[in-house]
Amino acid sequence: MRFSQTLIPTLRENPSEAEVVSHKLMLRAGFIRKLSSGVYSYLPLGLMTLRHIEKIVREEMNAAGAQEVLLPMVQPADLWRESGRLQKYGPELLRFRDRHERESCLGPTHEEVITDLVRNNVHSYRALPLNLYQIQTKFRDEIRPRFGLMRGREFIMKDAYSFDDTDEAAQLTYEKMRYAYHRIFTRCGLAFRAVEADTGTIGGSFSHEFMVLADTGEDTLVICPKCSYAANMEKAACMPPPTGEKVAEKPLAKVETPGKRKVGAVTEFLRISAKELVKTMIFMADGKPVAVLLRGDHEVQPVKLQNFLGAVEVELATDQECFTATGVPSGYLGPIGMKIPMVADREVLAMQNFAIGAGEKNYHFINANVGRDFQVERTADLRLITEDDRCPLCGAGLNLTRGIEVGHIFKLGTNYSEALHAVFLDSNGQEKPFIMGCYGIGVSRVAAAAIEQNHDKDGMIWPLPIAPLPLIILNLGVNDEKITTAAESLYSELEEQGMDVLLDDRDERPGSKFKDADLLGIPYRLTVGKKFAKEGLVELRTRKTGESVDIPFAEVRDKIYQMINP
RNA sequence: CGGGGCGUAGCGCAGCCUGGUUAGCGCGCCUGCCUUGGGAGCAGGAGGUCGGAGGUUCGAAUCCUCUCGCCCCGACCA
Repeated sequence: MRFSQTLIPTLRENPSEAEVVSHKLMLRAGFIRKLSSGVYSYLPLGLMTLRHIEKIVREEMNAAGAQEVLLPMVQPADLWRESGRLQKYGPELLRFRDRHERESCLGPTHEEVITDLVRNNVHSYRALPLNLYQIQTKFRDEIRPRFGLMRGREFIMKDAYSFDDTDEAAQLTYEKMRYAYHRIFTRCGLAFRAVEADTGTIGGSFSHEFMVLADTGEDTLVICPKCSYAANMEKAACMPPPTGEKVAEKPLAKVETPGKRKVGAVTEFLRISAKELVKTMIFMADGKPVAVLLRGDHEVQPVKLQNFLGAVEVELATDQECFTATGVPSGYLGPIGMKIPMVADREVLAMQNFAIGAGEKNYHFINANVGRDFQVERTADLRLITEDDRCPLCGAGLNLTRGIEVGHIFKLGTNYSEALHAVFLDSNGQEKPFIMGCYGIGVSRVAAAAIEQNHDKDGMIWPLPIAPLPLIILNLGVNDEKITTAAESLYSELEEQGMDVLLDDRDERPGSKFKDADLLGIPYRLTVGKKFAKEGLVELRTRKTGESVDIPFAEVRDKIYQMINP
C-alpha cells in the first residue's frame, strides 16, 4: 500500500468533538470519520484493523464448533412482539414502517431472529448442540452516543447463540465459549480479565464480562491478585464481617445534634469516625419505601439492593419522600421506632456502641446496639465494595481497576425458546424448549479499547495481531534515485512474500513522516534514508519500545520476515 | 428527556457583547524556489450561501424568533 495513493487523512490537531483518547487518535490517524452522531465511516486503516479482529474471532469461533451465518438487519416488529421485547426494549429499538405500512425495526441484537430460524428448521435433539454466530452491524438508538467507536449507535458486533438439549450440555457450551473468548482476546494482544457480572434483566444463571484493562475504562473491576476472583463492581461480593471481640455494651444516650444531618457533620460533632455510625437511607423500591441501614463510610450498591428485594426499580428517596414515609426529616433517621420495612447491610451486625439518628429532628443516639435497642430482621450484602475489602474467596487484599467491556457471555436458559415456542424432540420423543446461551463481542469496540490500552503521547501503539499493517517503510529520499530504488525494491519484495506493508512514498519532509508513522501506531518502521546512501544501513524501529537498530540492507528482508511471522 | 455549551474555509479558532467597506488568523491544500533524520523557510494562489428559515434595520456573522445539527454532564447501555 502506498501512502500517497491511500486515503489516510491524518490531522495535526485534535478535533474538538473528541473527548477520549481512542476517539481522538482514530480521527487524527484517519481511521474513521463521523457521518452523524454515533455513526462512523471506517477508512482503509480502520477497516484493516477491524478485519484483523474479525479474522481472529472467526477462527476461534469456528474452532469452538460454531458456524457462521448472516442474519437480517431489518426485522419484522411482529417477531419482537412475540418475544415481548417490542414493549420492553424501549426507544433504543429503532422502529419504522416500510412502504406497505409494515412495522419493522433495525436489529439491535438477534435473539428473536435466530430463535425463529432454529425453531423453523431444527426439530431433533440429534441436531444439537448447535452454535450459530454472525459478525454484523447492529443499530441501537442510544440516548447519548459518545466516545467515538466506544459507544456508537451503529457498531459491529459478533454475536453467537447456542442451542442445547440439556443443562449439562448448555454448561459445556458456555465453558467452550468462555475458553474461546480467552483465546480471542489473548490473540488480539490485549490485557483483559473475565469478571463475574450481574445478569441484569436478561436473567439466567450466570454471566461473564470480558474487560480490557485500561485506566480510561468506564467500568470498575474488582480483582484479586492472589486467586482467580474477578468481578464487576455491581456484582462483587463483600466478605462477611469478622466476628470481632465483643466489648461491653454502653448505655444508650440521646444527644442533641442541632443542624447536623450529613454523616461528616455528625461524626465531627460527636468526635467519632464514620465507622462508628450507622446511617439510615430510604430507598423507593418500585414505589414503596424501604429503610437501609449501613455503616457510615459505606455506600449502597443499588443493584444488590434491587436483587435482594426482587424489585424492578430502586431509587434513593427524595427528602420529601423520606419525610412522608417516616415522619422524620432526613438526617435524623434511625432504626429505633422505624415505621417502614428495614434491611441492614451485614456489616452493621459487626458493630457495637454506634451512633444512629434518633428519629427526631436535631437528635442522635450514641452507643446503640443491635438486639438491645432495635431489631433487624433482614440482613444482606448490600454495599459497594471498597479498596479496603478482602477477596471473598481467599481473603487477600483486592485491587480496583478500570476496564472496558468488550465481550459478554450469558447463559440464557429457555427464556426465548419458551416465548417463541422453539422446541425439539428429545430421545424419548418429549417436546422440550431449547436451552440457549448468547455470546457477544463488540468488534469495533475492541479496536477502540485496544487504543485506550495502548497509546502514548505520539499516537497509537497497535498490538501486532490487530495492527492495520505490521510494517511501514519510510522513503526519506523520494528525490534520491538510490534511496528510492532501495525502498521500492524492499517494499515490492515484502509484498510479494505476502506481507502487508505501507510505503510512505509521499514527498514530505522526514519530520512529518516520523510523526505520522508514530500516530498510526504501526508496530515496526523501516527507514531508508541518508544512512542507507552513506553506509548501506536501514533503521528498524519498534513503535512500542522506541528501540531502533541499524541493519545492513541485504539482511533486512529476513530480519523483518522473522519478526513479523514468528 | 433535564442541565450546560458550540455551529464562521478541510482541521483548530478569532470576530458577535457594543450592527457599518472587500469576514480574519494558524495549520492543511495548489504552484514555484529552496530545504531534507522528528510536523523547515520564502513568494504567489485557491477555498466561505458565517448551519438553515423568517424577522428587525438604510445596512445583519453580529440583534430577535423559529428550526436543524453537534459536543459535554445526568438518567440508560455492547
